[in-house]
Amino acid sequence: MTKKADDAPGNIEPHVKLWFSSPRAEGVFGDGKWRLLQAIDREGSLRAATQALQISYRKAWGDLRKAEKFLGVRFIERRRGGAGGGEAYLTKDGRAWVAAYGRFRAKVEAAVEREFEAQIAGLQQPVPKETRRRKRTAK
Amino acid sequence: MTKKADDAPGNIEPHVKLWFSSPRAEGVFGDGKWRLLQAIDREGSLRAATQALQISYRKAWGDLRKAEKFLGVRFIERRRGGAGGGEAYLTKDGRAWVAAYGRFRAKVEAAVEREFEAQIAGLQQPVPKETRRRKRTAK
DNA sequence: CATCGTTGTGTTTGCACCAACATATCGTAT
DNA sequence: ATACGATATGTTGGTGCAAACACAACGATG
Repeated sequence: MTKKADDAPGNIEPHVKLWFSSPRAEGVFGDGKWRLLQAIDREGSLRAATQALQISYRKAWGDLRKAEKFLGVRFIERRRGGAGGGEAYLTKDGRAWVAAYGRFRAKVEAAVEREFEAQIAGLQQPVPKETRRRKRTAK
Repeated sequence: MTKKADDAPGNIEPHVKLWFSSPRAEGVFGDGKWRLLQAIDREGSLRAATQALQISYRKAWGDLRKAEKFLGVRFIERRRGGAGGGEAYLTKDGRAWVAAYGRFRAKVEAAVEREFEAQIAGLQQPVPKETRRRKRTAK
């Protein structure tokens, strides 16, 4: 129940975005692709994953292709046609990357929270002693 | 002289983007504003700072306004007119934020490097054998 | 062998963001 | 009192990326 002045000028929170780049391409892996792979693992198909994540199939497909191309890793195995029209599931490498990136991200996020408290939180005005902008004037 | 296969599909490096948000606005502070404040401190004016950083004055001005508004902090003191047309310099609060954010950023970046080595670097493929794309029945 | 749902891929539309432009205001120095 | 250079702010145009749209290929299964 944190219920402490939510509209004050202070009360900010840190955010972090992480991604990897190869010398030949920016953003070959990151939060988006990580979440996508997890969703594929859960849902059993790329299409279902994109629907679950509310992102466009077109982009997700392109992202995967890019990641696999520039990392030289096959993340998912795909099958067209067949029962259900097709499917997609994580390879062993895919699972390894998901797990490793999850650990990486968790550690970094922990550092963000910790250092935010240590370095930034102290700057927040404790009590801005009421905005001194007595602007008055009727009507 | 690190000369170890620079065009291989591996050899990726981590990137991080950090920013703070208030409940009422996204991105009220981050690397961009941090660099801007430093530049203002160095250059002595907002205009000179934007020229040094190669960013548009318009955007920098809007960014500063947004940050000061939603954080409730006065980062820079400005003076219009006068000798040289005007000037801008960091307030005490401004300097405190620059320093604190610098420490915050350095710590997080160190964690990124460390955890990248610990969690991700080991996944790199030695040689994934060239993408084999057999041309299909062309026309 | 027709159907169905998914993978795979090209094309177009929309939108968010930023650079660029335009102008007003300000205050000291001359 | 004029000029100058910087702050302050509205407006517009271009650009890149992502959503939306469209459609071909595939292959188990009935």
